Amino acid sequence: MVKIGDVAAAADVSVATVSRTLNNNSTVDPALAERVRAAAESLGYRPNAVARNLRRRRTSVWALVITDIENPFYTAVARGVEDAARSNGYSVLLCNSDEDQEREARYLQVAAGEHVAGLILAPRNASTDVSELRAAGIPVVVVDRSCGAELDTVRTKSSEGARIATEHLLAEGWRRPACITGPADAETAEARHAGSVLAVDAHGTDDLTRHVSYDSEGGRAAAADLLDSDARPDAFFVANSMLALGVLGELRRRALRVGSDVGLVMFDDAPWARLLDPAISVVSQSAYEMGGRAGELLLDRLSGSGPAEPRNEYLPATLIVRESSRR
Amino acid sequence: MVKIGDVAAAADVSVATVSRTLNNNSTVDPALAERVRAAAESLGYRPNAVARNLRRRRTSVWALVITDIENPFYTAVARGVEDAARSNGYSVLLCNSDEDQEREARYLQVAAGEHVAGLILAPRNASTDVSELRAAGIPVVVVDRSCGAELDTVRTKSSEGARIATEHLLAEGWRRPACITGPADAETAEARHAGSVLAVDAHGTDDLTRHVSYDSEGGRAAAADLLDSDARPDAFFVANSMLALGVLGELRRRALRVGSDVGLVMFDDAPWARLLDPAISVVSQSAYEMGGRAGELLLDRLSGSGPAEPRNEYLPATLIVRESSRR
DNA sequence: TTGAAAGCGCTAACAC
DNA sequence: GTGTTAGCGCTTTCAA
Repeated sequence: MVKIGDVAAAADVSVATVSRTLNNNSTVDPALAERVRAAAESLGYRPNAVARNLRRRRTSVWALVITDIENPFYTAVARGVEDAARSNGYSVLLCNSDEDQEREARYLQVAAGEHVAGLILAPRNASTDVSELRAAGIPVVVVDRSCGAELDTVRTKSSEGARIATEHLLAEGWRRPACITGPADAETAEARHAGSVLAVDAHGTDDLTRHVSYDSEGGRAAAADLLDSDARPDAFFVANSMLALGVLGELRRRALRVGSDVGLVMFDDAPWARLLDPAISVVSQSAYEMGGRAGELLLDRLSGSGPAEPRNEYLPATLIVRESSRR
Repeated sequence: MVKIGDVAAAADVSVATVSRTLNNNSTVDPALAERVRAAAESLGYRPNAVARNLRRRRTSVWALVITDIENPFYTAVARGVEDAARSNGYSVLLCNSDEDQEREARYLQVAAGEHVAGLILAPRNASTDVSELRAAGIPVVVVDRSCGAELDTVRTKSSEGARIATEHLLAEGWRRPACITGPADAETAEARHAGSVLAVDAHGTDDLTRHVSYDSEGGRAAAADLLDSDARPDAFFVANSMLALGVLGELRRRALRVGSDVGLVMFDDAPWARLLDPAISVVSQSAYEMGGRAGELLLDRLSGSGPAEPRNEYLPATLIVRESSRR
């Protein structure tokens, strides 16, 4: 391994000069700078980022803590974050918490220990503890859900999206829409439930809700349970695309045709939604943009710009009516 | 920030003893160890991983360089890698190259500079240069595609999968299957093309192939082009699920029904494949397992176990016949 | 403008 | 079994 001293010797200057030129800091004599660059080049010198990080007491990596990269929503968020990071010289550490409080806590510790420059977090719930990060001076921005602490947050207008979707179902003439949503203590799950209930209440129909884990098996089980119950729904508002995968599978198994036998709207405009026949009506949220925006907020904190008080932003949720919600 | 010296002072021992107990290295007197732990706990001590990394001259992070985390295949690979990493005390740095040679090279440099413990790479093509990593003693394992260098590699039997899928199409009575695949210089694209051609040649029909970028727009364009051409195909073998999204969209736009008007098999068992009506026949590959296996190979290198020569492994590609390929 | 030198916080010889 | 101490490779005062 060739180190800074080797370059200095080859260029016949001090290590300080090498450091300065390579970081194009203060003014270095152009002639010397040229010698340094040539020496570095010919020796194949690569600065050791670990040493630099230690000395500078900061790194150029962000940690991204989400529940599951296989959830297409978070996949897009991650891509948005990564693009923002890369174009500003940062790399991103990917952490899947799997909605597991303990694993999430461990990742937060790792992030603190690694002295990441910043952290973007989709917290398990409001009880997620980021105090250690804060104490270490590591800025954190929250996405998708919110966190107890006073932090920059960017979310989708989940409740509103759910309300509009359910109202739409009702307006189309479906009489008994059910809400299939995530765990009651997951903020998005509850917000979408609340929005849906708002519409249902206004309409004077029953609240048919199932809270299940945010995956396709959860969706399948909820759909089966609802369809076998006495209070059988005739339409579904499904709180995300993974749940919908299970719901649609179960409907298909029962030969129930969406858009005629039952109505359906799901949250998240998955790429396959318009491919199904009938095409699935969705509430679309801007996942990639959410990641990008979180990156921007983080950059603001990193550069010290931005307001003192935490920013709380909402991205729109847009109903896209296709066929599955029509009668 | 509380550091190791503070803990040592509080426990009235030397920093060496603190280090030893916290790394449960050599034997430390249980009583002292207890004092150290108590002190560390009460001071809220968190070891500085950066300092440790510098001193140990190795880190506990892996870099994962793929083309695009939004490609569901790589999403699953990433999850497999992350799980393997986490359960062995490593974190993973996520790098999207977007099939861009230059961006890939930059990420390899970052990985080298950060002194990652190891790297898992889906290379742009065989010309990807990992010599700097090798020189730095960083083990790299290659996934999905291969790399010029002599490296551990884990791939899917792409060619065989493609051949079987195309043979199946032919056996079902489709007369003119076309192959829609990725860029000619992407190894998987070429392997799947080659496999498909093998079947087509044996059957004595024309080779109808389109090389396009590995995304849904590429698939859409290729399908449109083929359907408008003089040599109109009556079936499609599509080399991955992102391409298939575009192909299926185009078919739908033209009101062409899969499984009756045209036959179709796609590579990758996307979660939505069985939801379409008719359900899509697929060649399934084990993406999650590929990531996990890559992790295992990397761990072997890291621990020095494993054979001296590079391992070259293939995971099976399995045809799952559903409805889209039937007449 | 340049160089000497003091650390960043930790681990691992080495000595006791 | 425990402590002292010399670095890991770099950046950054501080002097010159």
